[in-house]
Amino acid sequence: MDYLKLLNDSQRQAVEQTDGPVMIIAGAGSGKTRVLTYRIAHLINKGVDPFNILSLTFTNKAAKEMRQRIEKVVGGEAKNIWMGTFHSVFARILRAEAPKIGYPSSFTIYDTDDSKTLIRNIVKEMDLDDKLYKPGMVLGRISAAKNKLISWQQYKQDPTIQADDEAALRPKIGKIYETYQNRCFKAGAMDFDDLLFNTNVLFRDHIDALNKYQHIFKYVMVDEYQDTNYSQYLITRKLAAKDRNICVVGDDAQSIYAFRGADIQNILNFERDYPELQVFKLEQNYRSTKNIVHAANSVIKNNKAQLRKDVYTDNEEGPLIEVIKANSDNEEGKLVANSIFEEKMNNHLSYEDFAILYRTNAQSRAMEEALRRMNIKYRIVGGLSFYQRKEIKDLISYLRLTVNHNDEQALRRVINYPKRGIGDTTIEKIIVSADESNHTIWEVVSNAKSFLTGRVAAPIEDFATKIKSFTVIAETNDAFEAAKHIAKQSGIIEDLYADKSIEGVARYENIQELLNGIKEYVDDPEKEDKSLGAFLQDIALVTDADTKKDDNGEFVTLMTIHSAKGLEFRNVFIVGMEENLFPSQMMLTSRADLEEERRLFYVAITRAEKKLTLSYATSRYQWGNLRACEKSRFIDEIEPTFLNFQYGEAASAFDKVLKKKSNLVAPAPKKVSASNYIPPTDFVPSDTSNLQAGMRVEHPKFGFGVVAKMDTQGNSTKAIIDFEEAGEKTLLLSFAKLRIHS
DNA sequence: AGCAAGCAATTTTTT
DNA sequence: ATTGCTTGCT
Repeated sequence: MDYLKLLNDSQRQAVEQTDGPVMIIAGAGSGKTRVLTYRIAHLINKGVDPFNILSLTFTNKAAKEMRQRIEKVVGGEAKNIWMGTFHSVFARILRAEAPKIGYPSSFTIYDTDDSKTLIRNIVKEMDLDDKLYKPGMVLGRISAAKNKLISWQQYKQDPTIQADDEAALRPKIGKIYETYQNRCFKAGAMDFDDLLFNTNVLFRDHIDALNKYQHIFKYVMVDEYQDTNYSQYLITRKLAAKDRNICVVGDDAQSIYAFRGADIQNILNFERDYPELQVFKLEQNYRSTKNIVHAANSVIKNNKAQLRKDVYTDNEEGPLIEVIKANSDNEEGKLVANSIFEEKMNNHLSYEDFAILYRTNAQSRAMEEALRRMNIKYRIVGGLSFYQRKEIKDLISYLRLTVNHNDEQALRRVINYPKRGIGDTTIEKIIVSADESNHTIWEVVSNAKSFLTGRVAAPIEDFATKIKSFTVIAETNDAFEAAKHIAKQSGIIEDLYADKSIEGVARYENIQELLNGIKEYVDDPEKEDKSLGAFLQDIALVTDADTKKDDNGEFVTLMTIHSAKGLEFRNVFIVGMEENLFPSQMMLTSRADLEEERRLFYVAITRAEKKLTLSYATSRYQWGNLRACEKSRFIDEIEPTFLNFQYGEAASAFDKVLKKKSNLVAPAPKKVSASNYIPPTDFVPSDTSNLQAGMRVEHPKFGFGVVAKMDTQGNSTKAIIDFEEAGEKTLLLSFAKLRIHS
């Protein structure tokens, strides 16, 4: 196969420049994946051993697809390439090297839920205000620090960080970070960020290990380079230091993960690190129509952050971009579903050609309802994944505990599930004993009689014995046999089987599905290690976006814009084009945030091949009550010549119907609640530091009210407010959004 | 210790 | 609207 003939000039140059540092700036739809795959194939054809190639992608799915495409060119050898996400590749390496840095090889990977629960526990144990130290927020701070390779020791010493935390009235975050890290270490657990952080530690403190992997990875490639963080940047720099054969591919216009620590600076660092760098620009878009490409360009032009390319296309002009206006989120769903149906019929398309993209997962519900009503089949990517369901997490926790007895989060979860009479008080006692006697929690649990008095000790030891017996089984059996045994002997199967409710049956079926999944894993000839430990590591890093569904039939795809990155669809609908939703309210505080939001919009637009539709609603339900909405500024940033506004007759007809309906029903709501109040869209909270009793205020949810009393305790100030409609509420000033009207 | 009812918070995006 | 958490009762 002569793949070089399938490439344009700049693409081919990028493929043929196999040695030395290379940066490929790839505009949206410019054939980036094609270049990457052929470049790797080219390396192999030139005689490079696939075992010496490391290719880092953003998702597991991207890795899988790329491997398949390379296989088509070079054959089975492609299996030997080191390919995967940063997290999965370095988890694999850490698994081999963990003892060097003091972790067991069987270390657990904590997911975000585990991390948050642990933080919640720590905050409680430290007697801190859980309103102030919210797990998500604290984890965010810790995560940001780790991505910059700031250890807890450095965190606590850094005056700037400390000043920031104190200014935010959260001075104890450093201490929480310390405790969190120690607890993870004792539990033999790493969170997502630790996988990268500890890889850096490994390469920093163990030159032999670094040398070994430098030697293995003679060629390093990084996709989506604009979305890497400092921690990732440093790993690649260290690995490539010896041979300097590193190739990164990225597009600054598509950087949408700054909130997670991604740093455009990495691109600049790259130029500095490798002065002999060769840069290739891919600027021709092969994916989209002229209208779509031009519209996207007109949007991104609004960003101050400078662009280095000029994306163009030779494709047809195509239809204009449709803009749909709806009166409510439900109507938006209806109009979109209708439009999909008509478009499919008129152009003889498949539902596979359509995607609905939204900013937040919560928006999927209205779309789903409308599609279901029209009998249009759909598939949701992302959202809560299979592995986040309670029953699945329960069984997984047993599996984790079997492999790693110190896994604190897993132990807490299942020590009393199914019920064995070990209550919260007892669990607290166990933790305290472990702390005081300097033993691990597992040591206390497995010798409960020497630590705890009374009859609580017996069931605890029984539990420990059971887990130990599971470990024996797991050591001599594959993951499937072990999991089957554990599911039965733990009592989970029995417990769920007893529940005959609809949800109970569904839970039971989910457990079966998990077991089937493990069976599939064990039967997969490409998986070398069939142990329970290997399986657990595999699933810890799998996202819902990666799990393949049984794709028998045609489905419309629904997902967030973030998960749509790297994908393309013939027809794309971007819904919820409203101020405070997209751009998100949280992103309006700084220019940098707004620009990231705009890049997100750019990514969304450029997913479309032939036709793009934008929609917005003038009102929308949020937290159970109605809010007024306003058209997104982003719509106005597209040059009007590319747009076709649809709200002529169709929408006004709906208006009439709605008005008529509301007159007929005269819906004076029965319950007088906060829901009558629709906040103005321009609501901006006032500075409340001087708030006093007697002042009149407005709250985005509760409406108007008068401050009855102020209550200051230590650092936190509460206001007791008498709302006209919602009644009396006590609000924490540091959080409440209030507008003062006096 | 275990359960049910009532209440508050939640929603930005993901490995 | 949903979910998990606290509270109070058995």
